[in-house]
Amino acid sequence: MTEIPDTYNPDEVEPKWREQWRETDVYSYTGDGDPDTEYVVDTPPPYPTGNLHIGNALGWCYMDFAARFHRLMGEDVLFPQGWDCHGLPTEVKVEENQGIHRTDVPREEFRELCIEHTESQIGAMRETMDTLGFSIDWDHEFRTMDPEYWGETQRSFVQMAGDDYVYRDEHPVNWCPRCETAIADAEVETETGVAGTLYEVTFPGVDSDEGATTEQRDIQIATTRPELLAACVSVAVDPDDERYADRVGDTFEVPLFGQTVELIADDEVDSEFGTGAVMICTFGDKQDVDWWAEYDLDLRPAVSESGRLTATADEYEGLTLEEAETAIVEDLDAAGYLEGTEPTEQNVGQCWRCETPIEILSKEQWFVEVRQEEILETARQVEWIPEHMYGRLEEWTEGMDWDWVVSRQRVFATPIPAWHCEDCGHTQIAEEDELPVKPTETDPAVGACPACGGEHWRGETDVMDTWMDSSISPLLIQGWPEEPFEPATLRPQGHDIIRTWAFYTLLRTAALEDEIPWEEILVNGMVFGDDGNKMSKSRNNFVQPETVVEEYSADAFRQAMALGGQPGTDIQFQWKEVTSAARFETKLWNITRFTAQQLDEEHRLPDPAYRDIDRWLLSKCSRVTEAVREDMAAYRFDAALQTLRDFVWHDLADDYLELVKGRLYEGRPGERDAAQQALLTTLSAALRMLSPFVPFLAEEAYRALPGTEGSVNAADWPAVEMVDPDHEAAGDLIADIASTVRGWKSDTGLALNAPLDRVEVYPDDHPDVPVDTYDLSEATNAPVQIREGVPAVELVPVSVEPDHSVIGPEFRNQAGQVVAALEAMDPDYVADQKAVDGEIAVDLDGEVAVIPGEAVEVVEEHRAESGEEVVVLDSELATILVYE
RNA sequence: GGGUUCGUGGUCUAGUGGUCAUGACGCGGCCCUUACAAGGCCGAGAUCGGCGGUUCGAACCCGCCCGAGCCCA
Repeated sequence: MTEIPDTYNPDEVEPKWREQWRETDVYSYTGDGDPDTEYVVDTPPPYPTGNLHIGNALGWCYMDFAARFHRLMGEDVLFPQGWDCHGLPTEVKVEENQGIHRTDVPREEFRELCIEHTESQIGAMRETMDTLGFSIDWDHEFRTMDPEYWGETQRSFVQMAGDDYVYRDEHPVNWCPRCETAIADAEVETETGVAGTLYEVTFPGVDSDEGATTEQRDIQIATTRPELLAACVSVAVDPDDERYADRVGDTFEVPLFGQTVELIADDEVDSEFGTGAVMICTFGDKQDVDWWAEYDLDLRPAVSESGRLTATADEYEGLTLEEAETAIVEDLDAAGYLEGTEPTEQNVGQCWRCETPIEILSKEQWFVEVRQEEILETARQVEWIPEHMYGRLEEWTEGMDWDWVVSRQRVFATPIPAWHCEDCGHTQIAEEDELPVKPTETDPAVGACPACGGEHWRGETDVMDTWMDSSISPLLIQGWPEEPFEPATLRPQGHDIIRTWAFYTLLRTAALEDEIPWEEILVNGMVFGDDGNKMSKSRNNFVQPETVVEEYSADAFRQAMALGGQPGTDIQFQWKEVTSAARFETKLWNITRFTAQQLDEEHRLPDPAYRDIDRWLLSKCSRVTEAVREDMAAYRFDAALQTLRDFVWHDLADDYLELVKGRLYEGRPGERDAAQQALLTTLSAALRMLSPFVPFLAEEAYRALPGTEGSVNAADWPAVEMVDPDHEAAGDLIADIASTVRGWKSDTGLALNAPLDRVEVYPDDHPDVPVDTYDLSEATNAPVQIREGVPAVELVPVSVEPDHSVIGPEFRNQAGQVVAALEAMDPDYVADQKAVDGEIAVDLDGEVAVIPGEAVEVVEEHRAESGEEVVVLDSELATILVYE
């Protein structure tokens, strides 16, 4: 007998194991095996916001389920954790906290402040990850702000520059005026339906026919952005627009600013919008950029880096765009150029970090070439789960029209390792062996300028897009560049960053290693609130993982995440799933407690004399083991956990335990041993298989169970060793009878252990092995006899059930008629025909159809003959006669 | 507007052609039976979004419509 606590208390158990696991190396990756047995997770490095939200937690649960499963399978699992430290939000936070602007202090000092701030944020998130039981190998932690990391980011930049992926050019780029930096297409979010005003503005004609009237010479353009008039370089109309058919080539004067622009015709103009004439500015939007390039228009940069008008705008210089709009509209009106206004809705590109509307500025920037075919080619070799997520990437990739602008005009990021020669303008990129390098602090190793021999270097102040850091994570976690690169096994991530993290990683691995970054990518969905809406504080449906742990347990939270739906779909957080998970924990604990109490180690036999129900349990367990293994390997965590819960609750607890209690309490030693052995084998297997989902409870229970050794984390996936269909069939019958009799006792108000005179069982189909009634007798507290033939009670055919899968293919389009006719017949008569002729003749409007007997099942009910003291129970698999 | 995913008892969810559609939570009833009342047993509750088609047979395949989410314009 082993004594273990009555109740399971996660508040004590979970912290205990968390503590202990930290001290042992249970999750450590050895990295010395062969690649075939390695399982490498390319974990997302989150931005250190200080808070791991529930959406993150879902992703990490999936990773942890997979990592723990593959460890049980004996694989060498690498589950690292990184932090994507660089970037604007931290700079902003530091500016806020310190009450400074980043230019107020030296560059390096500002970086230091950012590092300090980031470290405190990481601590809080690590805490949550530990609380939730994620089996992260903290020896493989990385932070993109560490020189060991960003030095490699620089190396990747240098190598890609060597392969002509990197270039420097002046090109229009998306620009966030608040962040004062270039941003990539992927960092622009489109806000739809923004209220705005459409202004109709007259552009006076310049040199058209002398005789024409003012109305004929002028043109009315429609614009939502009058503040960009200074940047206007052309006016465009639809070539099919009859209103302007003979005016293409005319020239006009831009009001207030005076530059002369020409009318061009282009298919892209929407003649339905406004007046059908639009002004082209450098630059209002991407369309302007296309036209500017296509028609070789002038460049009139009217917007500054901080979002104010430039000297191009004459007297309006220095106004913000908003101020300029008001002032210019007023002046247009005063001068008689404003023809009218109307409200309109527009789509506005915004910076994804700060939601400021972006501008398009032409600036000299660093770019990485996007080789679309190479990226798609690589992406196609990866297994996408779910498959359709590849479509997202494909659509994004094919729609890319600008290269990736990788330079940012910020501070807290990986420095671009380059210098500019002050004498000749030559740009020098660093050599690999001088990395990591801060070009603002150090001169290049090359010495004098290779182009002109000059010795005056200006270090590049631009830094890299943070995706340049994170998109080499699969390389870095495996020791790149010293170690030869092997694709990681799994990339888990959210679908919101397919166009960024997944896209850039594919690009970079293809460019640097000509390889796929990972074999599989598992894209997790979003987590919605309990009410089906997106979680938000204002909706009051916001749930923090820690809250669930406090109220229930980490194990319950993990189960709820697993059962929320199949990976890849969005899931709704459900408190009811947490409730049922907590109940399962109680159940599992009680099963463990009961088992531990029944086990005594002295009487363990090498080859126990298993009874039918023992073999039944072991056979079921074997099949569950295989089914769950398949589900886990396919990332079907919902199905795996569901199968395990059903098996434990219904087969193991409801059926098996109830059947062997008699044997465990009072059986002969050999009989007890068999039950003990079957129980131990099964429970041990179940705990191991459940450990990816409920690691804390599994550990506590596994260690409490006599006959197990060490941590469940170090255990093996159960062996599938006893699939035995014959005994499973016998066991199914036994379980069915026991539960039917138990149900009947419950219904009639009898005590479950009430003795019965005897029970006779007439199975519908006899199992191929003799049915062992020992446990059944104990469970029903009655002698049980398995009988051949039909019971000595009245058997009444009540209905016929045609087998559609036989009748359908045979009678094709007559099948419906046949079935209808059969069901209309007297069941008694059908039963007779089937018994006598082995087939049934059916009348179909005068035509006779002959149906094979096996295609028709006659449903019969047993009715006790009057006056006889017998209860007849029709169970799923047998007819049971109970004599009280 | 384009693409994509989805619509199954009150709620959430499983189920990609073959007899009475899975489970959970909730609800109603009965039961303290020596692991478990944080439990057991039983029950009610679904025209599988709508219409049409393919098929002997459709929750499942096809088309259209309605509704929702996500991605992109």
